[in-house]
Amino acid sequence: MDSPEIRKIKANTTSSSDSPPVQDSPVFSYINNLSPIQPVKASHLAQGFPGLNSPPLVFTSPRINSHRDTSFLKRPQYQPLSSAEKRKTQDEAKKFLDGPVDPKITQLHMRLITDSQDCETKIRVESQQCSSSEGVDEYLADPSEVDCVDSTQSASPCLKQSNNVPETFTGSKETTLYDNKHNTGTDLGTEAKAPSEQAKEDLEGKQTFDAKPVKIIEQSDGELQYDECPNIESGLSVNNAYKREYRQHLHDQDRGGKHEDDCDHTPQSPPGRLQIVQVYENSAENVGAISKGMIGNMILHAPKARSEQGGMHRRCLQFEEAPPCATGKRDCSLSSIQEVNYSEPPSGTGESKLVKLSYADLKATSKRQMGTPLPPRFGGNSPSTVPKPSGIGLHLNSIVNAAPLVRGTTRSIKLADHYIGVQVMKSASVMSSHLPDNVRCRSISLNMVEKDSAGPEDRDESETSIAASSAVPQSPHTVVFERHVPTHEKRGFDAENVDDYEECKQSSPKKKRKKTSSTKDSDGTKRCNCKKTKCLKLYCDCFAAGVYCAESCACQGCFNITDYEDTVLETRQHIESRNPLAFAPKIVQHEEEIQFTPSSARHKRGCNCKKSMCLKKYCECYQANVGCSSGCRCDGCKNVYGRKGEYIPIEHGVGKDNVSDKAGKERIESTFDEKLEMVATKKDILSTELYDSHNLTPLAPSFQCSE
DNA sequence: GAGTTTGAAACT
DNA sequence: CAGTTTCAAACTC
Repeated sequence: MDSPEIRKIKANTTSSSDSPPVQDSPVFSYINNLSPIQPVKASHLAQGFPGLNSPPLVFTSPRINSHRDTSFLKRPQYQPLSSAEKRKTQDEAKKFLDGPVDPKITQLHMRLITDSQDCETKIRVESQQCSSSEGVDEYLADPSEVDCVDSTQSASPCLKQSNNVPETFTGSKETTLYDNKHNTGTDLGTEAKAPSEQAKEDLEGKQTFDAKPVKIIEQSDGELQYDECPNIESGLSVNNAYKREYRQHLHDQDRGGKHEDDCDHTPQSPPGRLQIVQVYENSAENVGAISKGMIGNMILHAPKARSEQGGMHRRCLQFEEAPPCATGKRDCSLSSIQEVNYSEPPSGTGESKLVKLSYADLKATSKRQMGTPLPPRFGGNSPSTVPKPSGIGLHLNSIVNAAPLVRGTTRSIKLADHYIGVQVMKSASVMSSHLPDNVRCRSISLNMVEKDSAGPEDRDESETSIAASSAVPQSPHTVVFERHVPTHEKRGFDAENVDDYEECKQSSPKKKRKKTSSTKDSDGTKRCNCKKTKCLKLYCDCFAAGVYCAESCACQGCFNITDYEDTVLETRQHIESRNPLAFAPKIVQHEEEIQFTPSSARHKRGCNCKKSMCLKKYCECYQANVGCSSGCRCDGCKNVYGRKGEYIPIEHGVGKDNVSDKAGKERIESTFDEKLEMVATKKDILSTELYDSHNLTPLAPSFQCSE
């Protein structure tokens, strides 16, 4: 009664790691005899894909072959180096934190972040695979490419850990959300008993909040098992090395014109997002190959393989993501994770799922997708400040219209994932090829949500992430570090540029863009030149402005980068603990005089100039183009924007007729300056507004209304 | 580009 | 809170 495939699957699910290889099993031999299909190798993963309609392609996928290809596994050039060094540098950063920060915790946290991106990466890979013109079936048939949770082929370090407990995985089937929901008689769902949704919620809730990564395993009897990934640190330590190695591998192969078989299928699988980078380059055609027919295939053949991925999918999304920037100066901003709760379409079970997304990521993504520079501000207390997601759930339901999915898309969620992934990549293909891979990947998450709700029928390439991010509620009390430099200006994250973390760290300022006399980029964003503070003190303009250092910064030993997001945030908190207004906007504007804008703006703390007479940029007031105020302690103030204690609103200042005396002339001059400044400032404001409207980002904190 | 000046930030 | 030191930007040559 069972088809050979089913039997094969069953054989797989009942085998244990202690058992002889599946290939040696009687069942497998039997299957081999029956089927003309030559399995490349009896990967349990392939077995995890029981689709009766699976084309032979499934079994002959070169991907599977490549999976076995360990030619690029030599990791000589990368070695333990990166993680060790990173740890070291992180320790260094800790020295800058005299606050009550537990270095261990931080370090672990960072590693967790690093790990999470691997997992998330995998998710993206699966999306990418869907878009591949190779066909969905192949992809589906080779879950190893995406299955972070696989017990024997795990690419994720934490999952590798799980190999230490093979019993846990043996004979078990890892569950996914959609797995149970979309079980049909044609897939493995008939074999897997759907556990109670509540049980899943419980377990996954644990995943969500536990520090340790966990995996949910559905035993063959339908029972859920919760398993922690032990010793995640060790696994993570080497992971970055793998990443870079793999990136190099991709790069090398890329140059050789090979794409299809690049995907990592090895146990030391490098991050899939690297693969996605690669695919992006061809995404246009890949996407073009996607048709509803293919989607249909996905429906038909997305059984267990997908379900196994799904568990990881979810798990990975629950991690904070902090993709390691090969350059050290990461291109993406991420402060933390937004927990996203999106509901299944009406056609589904109604179960609500939790996915964690980084709002900053989303925002960054949207900005990139807009093809406009990312504003460097994280906003201080700006009203437009993006909130630092602190575990507050972001209900995408409130963002997206819950358009019903068409009946028949029974696997809507997962299918949508695929489809969305494709769409996103298509969008991404239009974007700059220099977009960091992690950003592209993140956009999948976002688009996934929105497009999910949009339904498969009317999905388009709209940049939904923009709407989503713009819809995120913002808190004026939270601050978030954002990326500093426009994506296109930063070093790309393509495979060509991925393996230069060390280089970046070690590069001298000379290697960076030649420093000019100005501390601003051509686009007006600040850049620093810190040498001793590692950009973790207010001496650093970038840090003080609440932005990550840019690629164009000439700082040395910079920690003000997304790689050290935690360090940055901790340092920031420490500074704020001493001075809550340390990151508050320095320039405030009196509300009642806002119509006269520039002239009414003042430096909040005032300056303390002694020699410059507030006529040079040493003076913070002057530098901010605002006049000095009574709060200033300057000596001999001659601030052209307004001297201390003599601020007079423009319209009250002078008239044509009262310029008879010297004071009046001086005032006129002063007012003229102010008017000039006002014009200039209005222009700046306008440009800022435009900038923000394009990028949906916070305004610069340097010019805000006071409370 | 090197050296100096300056004032904010950090420290004591 | 005041004095001192450190720091990086601004400035000068």
